[in-house]
Amino acid sequence: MSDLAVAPTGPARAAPWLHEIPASARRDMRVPARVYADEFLWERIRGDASLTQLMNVATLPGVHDAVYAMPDVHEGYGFPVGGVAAMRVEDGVVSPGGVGYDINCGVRLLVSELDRKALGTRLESLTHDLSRSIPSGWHANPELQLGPADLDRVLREGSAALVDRGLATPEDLTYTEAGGSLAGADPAAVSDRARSRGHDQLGTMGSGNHFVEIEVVDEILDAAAATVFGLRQGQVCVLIHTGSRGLGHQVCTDYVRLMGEVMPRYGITLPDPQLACAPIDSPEGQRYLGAMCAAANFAFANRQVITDAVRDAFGRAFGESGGLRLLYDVAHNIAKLEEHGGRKLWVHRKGATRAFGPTHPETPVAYRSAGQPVFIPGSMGTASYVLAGTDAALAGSFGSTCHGAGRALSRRAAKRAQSGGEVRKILEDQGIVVRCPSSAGLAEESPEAYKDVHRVVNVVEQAGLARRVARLRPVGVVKG
DNA sequence: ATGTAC
Repeated sequence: MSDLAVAPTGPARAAPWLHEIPASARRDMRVPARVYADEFLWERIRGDASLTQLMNVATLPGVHDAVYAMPDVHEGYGFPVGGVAAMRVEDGVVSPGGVGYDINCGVRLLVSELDRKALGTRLESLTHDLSRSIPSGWHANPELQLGPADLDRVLREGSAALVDRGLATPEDLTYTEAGGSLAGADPAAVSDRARSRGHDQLGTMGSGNHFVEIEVVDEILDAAAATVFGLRQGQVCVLIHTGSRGLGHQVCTDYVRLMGEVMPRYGITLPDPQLACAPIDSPEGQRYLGAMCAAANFAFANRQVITDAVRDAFGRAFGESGGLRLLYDVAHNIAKLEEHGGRKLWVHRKGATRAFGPTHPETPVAYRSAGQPVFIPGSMGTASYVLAGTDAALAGSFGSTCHGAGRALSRRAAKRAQSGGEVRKILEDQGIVVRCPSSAGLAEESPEAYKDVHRVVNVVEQAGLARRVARLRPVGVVKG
């Protein structure tokens, strides 16, 4: 797609960080495709498969206004990672590929009352304890095997199902997107195979780019917003990144297959079969949305059970839990029913984070003067960012921002570039404690395999899609 | 991302 010209009119002229492919660029596009990127990132994106994928998304029936790519965009299954598309409820479709295989992959940040100095010599043992007490990789959770009724409740209620078990507090729910509980969940739409893959995976981290990291607040970038979020320099935090594990993966597999089969019945033709979809108001569309919400609830609950394990580990290290408070939990792989410009839309965000501003009713009351918190994990061993959503993001990207640094090298290319042992040494030389049994996993997640998170975050800030609040620095890394 | 192939 390198032969495509950037549109000479519209936002592309007014804003150097926004590039527009007009709908007229291809016969099958219904709306323009807009990409947030600086010149450096745009030069890489404009010839990349992810841009073709974004233009493919712009052909979907009922797609509203425009489709967007964030500066961390890269190729995904059908729909690019870092993509946003809003589908009208009346005539739109829902596409499992537009949510991704890891339904409600997301990030939460726990904030302690401890200072870096209080960590002292306990960092090594605390990191080790986290790696022992949070199952990762292929491991199940031996302490939480859910029977059918218990699993049903988690699928229906998400984190709210955990309050009775003492694994969540009401305050945790307040500071989770959607209260950690999506109302549209339909446990009956989740297949037996998906249930059997998930029943022993609640409270497990998984592998790939999933992690639990001990962080220190390295720099405050917006003092007022940091105060609202309760963040101060030197403070110890824990960043948790995981999703719905095998359960969500199976839901995606099931519905990509089903929609691929029934699409001809609805007269839908696509440029890429990986974008398999069904009308929102069809039985298959409704069933997927019910299963997707159930898998999303499982993911909220998964991060909540891990939160309980982190609090226990801090308790063992410091005698009490260190006051670990949930700052916020936000999804970056999900479709949500939202109102934009008076219209009801199913907003697909895949590798994109909701970033509502101060005036949005879903922004927690305590954060109304700052905006909804957003967490941007950088590559392993580099910085992560706390951002605040803006009201301007509503018009600029259906209230969305980026989700991470974004892959620059494929997993295979990353393994060719560096060995796991080399990556481990680079991290340890920086004083970072690493617990990761998989050497190949370390190589795949090496900083070299990712774009520059600082550059990505600068783009979304310049574009007004989020404001930088604080930068975090990892001191303990736990991976699968 | 993922019992990395029903």
